[in-house]
Amino acid sequence: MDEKYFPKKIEQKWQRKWAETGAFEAKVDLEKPKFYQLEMLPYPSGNLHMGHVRNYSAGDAVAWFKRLQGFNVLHPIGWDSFGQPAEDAAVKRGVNPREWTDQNIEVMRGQLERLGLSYDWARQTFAHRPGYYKFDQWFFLKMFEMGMAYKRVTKVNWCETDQATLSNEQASGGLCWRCGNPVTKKDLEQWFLKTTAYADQLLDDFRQIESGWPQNVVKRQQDWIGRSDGTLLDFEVRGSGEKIRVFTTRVDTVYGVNAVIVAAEHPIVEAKLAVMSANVVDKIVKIRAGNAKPVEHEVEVEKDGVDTGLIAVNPFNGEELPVWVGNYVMMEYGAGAVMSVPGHDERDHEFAKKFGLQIRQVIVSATPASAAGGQSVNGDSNTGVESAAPARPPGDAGGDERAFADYGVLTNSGEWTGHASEDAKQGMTAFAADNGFGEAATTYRLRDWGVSRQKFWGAPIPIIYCDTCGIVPEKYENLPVLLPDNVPISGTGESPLAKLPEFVETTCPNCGRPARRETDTMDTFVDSSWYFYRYTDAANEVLPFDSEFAKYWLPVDQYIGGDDHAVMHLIYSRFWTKVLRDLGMVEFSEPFTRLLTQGMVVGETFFDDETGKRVYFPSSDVSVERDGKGKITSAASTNGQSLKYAIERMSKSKGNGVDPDEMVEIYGADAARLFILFAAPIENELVWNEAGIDGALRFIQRVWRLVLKWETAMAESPASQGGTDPGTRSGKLRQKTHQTIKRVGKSFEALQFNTPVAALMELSNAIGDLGIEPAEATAEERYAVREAVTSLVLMLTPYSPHVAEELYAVLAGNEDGILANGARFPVPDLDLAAADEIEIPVQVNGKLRARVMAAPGTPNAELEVMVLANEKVQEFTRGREIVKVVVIPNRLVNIVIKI
RNA sequence: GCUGGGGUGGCGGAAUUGGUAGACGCCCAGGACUUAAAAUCCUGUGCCCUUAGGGGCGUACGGGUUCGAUUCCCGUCCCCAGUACCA
Repeated sequence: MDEKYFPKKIEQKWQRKWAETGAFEAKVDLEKPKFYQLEMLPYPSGNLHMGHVRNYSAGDAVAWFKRLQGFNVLHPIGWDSFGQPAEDAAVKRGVNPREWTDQNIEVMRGQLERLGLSYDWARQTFAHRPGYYKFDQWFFLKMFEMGMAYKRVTKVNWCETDQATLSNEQASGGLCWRCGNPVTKKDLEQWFLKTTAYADQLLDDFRQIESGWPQNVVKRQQDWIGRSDGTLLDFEVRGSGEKIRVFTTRVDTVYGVNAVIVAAEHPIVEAKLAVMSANVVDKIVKIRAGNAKPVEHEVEVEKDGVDTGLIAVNPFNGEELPVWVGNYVMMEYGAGAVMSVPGHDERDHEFAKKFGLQIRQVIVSATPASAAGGQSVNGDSNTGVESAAPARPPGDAGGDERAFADYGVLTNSGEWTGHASEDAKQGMTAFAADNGFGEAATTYRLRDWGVSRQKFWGAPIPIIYCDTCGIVPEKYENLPVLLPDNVPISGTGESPLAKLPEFVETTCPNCGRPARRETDTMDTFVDSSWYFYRYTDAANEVLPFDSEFAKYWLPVDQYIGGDDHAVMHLIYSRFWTKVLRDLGMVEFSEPFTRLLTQGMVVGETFFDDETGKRVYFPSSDVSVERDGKGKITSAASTNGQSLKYAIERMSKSKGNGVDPDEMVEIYGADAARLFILFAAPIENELVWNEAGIDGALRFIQRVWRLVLKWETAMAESPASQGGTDPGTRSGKLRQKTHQTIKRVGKSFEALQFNTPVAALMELSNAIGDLGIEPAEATAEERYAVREAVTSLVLMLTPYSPHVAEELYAVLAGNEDGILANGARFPVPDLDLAAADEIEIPVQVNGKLRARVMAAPGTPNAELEVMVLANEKVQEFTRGREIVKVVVIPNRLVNIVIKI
């Protein structure tokens, strides 16, 4: 072997070997357990960024680990290649989106290959190619047949900057997921996929996978779906026979209603505009206008409203109530109207205060002492100190206090007085249903998925409009509806395809008469909702995939990606899978058994204080001062210009990016990958710092030199057992080896990538610490070193596969590496790993005072005697009364003395 | 505001879930090798006191439970993420 480690040379060598032998091409093999490792596929933006490197390094580590454990691993990759950046490039630079995309893919594939990621390239998918989007259309037709795809006019989220429609998920927080700008509402006719049909399943099926998903993602999806169980109630509008239906989760507070508040867009408002005064109408128009404005993030909109003059009747007690329009009531949720209970709802309380409406209390706390503040009180019963607050007089919810929103006991509620909230909710709902003015109901925050996009670079929606037949689906045999190649793209928000008569004009598949094609394309999230199925059967021209392949490979065993997709891609994919199941194409309900969300890679970004321009760091000269926490307190360029700084997601455009190619060029892919996994726990944010990567490279070089040093001696080592006595050098090393194997395996199963590296470094240090020259080593020692080094190299494979292959070839004495030799991940010998003498710390009154050596399993009594006889211990116990001795077997001894 | 997750050396981070806090790495300092440098190797490295042996203090802060608390409980402060009137 070479004296020196040349990353580039061996990385190229093994990359070539893997490609030539098709090392990572997966084949169905019913004899072997399968493992489907998946990472979120990249958008071909033009360059890989460090976030990709982190994501794919982690995925590759899992793939290798499972591969070395004997699993039949499927580890595919593809391109999420439809979407707006290609279209933006077309508008800005006049390039052809398809050519732009294909070029980017070529560049990025090269980058992935140079990282040596073990992908099955034969299964590569491209969302923008007809062979793929044909099946987006195929699925759309299936969903149309199922009634899962439908069209309606509605207010949609509109991003002015991108000139694009957004789904609710993509407009989460009132901001566009791509550009981060506020979103407005716009009336548009749109195709929807009925995600709400699966709302309950999307919630309940978490039971099947919850243990394998980050709780944060589960929580976010649950919140997003937002199921709430409550009651629909009808309030009659006096003198009209019409009813206003409200939704409430707190029907138990119905005796505290002071008004019915409806959305400005509510039909009853529209119907009664004529009978309202000009002032009121004016106000309503203003509120409507306010509702349509973009939502300012983090700014609470002030409550506004107006009394319509209408009177509604509380169906429970016949009380007459004013009907108000309120800007905080949304037409899109529940019934578009609420019963206002200011005593027990924070928003109603605020509204009532502002407009001087009556506030009445109908619920009191079930624990008497806590009623006063109108807030739930966690009385600290341990202290015994209790300030008994005076109970509020019934009927008065108090002036300045907040609403009491907790459950409690009903008061001032007619025959329901004295019931607990929970019981009253059930009873009152049943009562309403029996008397025909209400029913139990469940509402969701989740809305159907709007998939129409007035964009060019996406899959055309395969629908035809015929004056005679109406909406007609394209025939399956006519798929794909091809995306034309030369479309003028203006970027102004209309559908580019509409300007192309040869695309638009067609004939009706039903009656054959002239008809028009749908000119909108599908949301790119459609492509990514099912791509992982396509990988199992990527060349299929008839079906999206053959169910037999899906049955073998799916569900995905481990999925890795960023948590920015927690409520977009990950909800859509789960929805898609449920549709597939109902189509009979798969037999399970959840696509991803385990999910790992890796943290962002961020970098320090600097801005010129005057111009606001970004300054490149660390390559340009920026000097910084840091506080005790390592946070930058001030920064300046070398010419003395002071700089502002921020920590931002790494990217080229932000000037804090590191080019993966450059990094591979300098350090090699193996060191880069090792470092990115070692630097921080995978789920943490990673602040990029060049210094650490040297350490990774140094470690690889140390392992290299270790193999080099022991090469000959190891080749001459006996094939059979070495020593097992940890008292000897060889036995001690063997113990360390097996302890390390145990630790590393365990960590990998738990998806911890940073701690195994530490373990491997310890093992490597242990070999170095032997303090013997290979030439002098006994046969047993040679055996122990060989075992240690071989294990080390194998365990390094998931991080740094090229150098591991190369070193293993040296150890094996042939040209083949790990894969070709059929090597496996080492298995620990637990007997060897167990220590036969352990160090027991001895405490006196909880303070560490001594350590004694003892065999594991030494009886407590024996240990106690031994410890008390210890000279060091006696210094502390001499002349004192020993109260007791606590012995934790194999762990620790604590002597309690009287002071 | 609400919900969730956190707060450990100069830095990234360990710690078998109640049992030796700070593994491993980075940074830094000293030494060896070298004509010199780089590379490599060795040593030190939580803070304070001490000539040494050693001692004291330390896991955001204040309490509590326990023989023993980074870990459990109560309270306070701070940070990060999600969310934005969802009735």
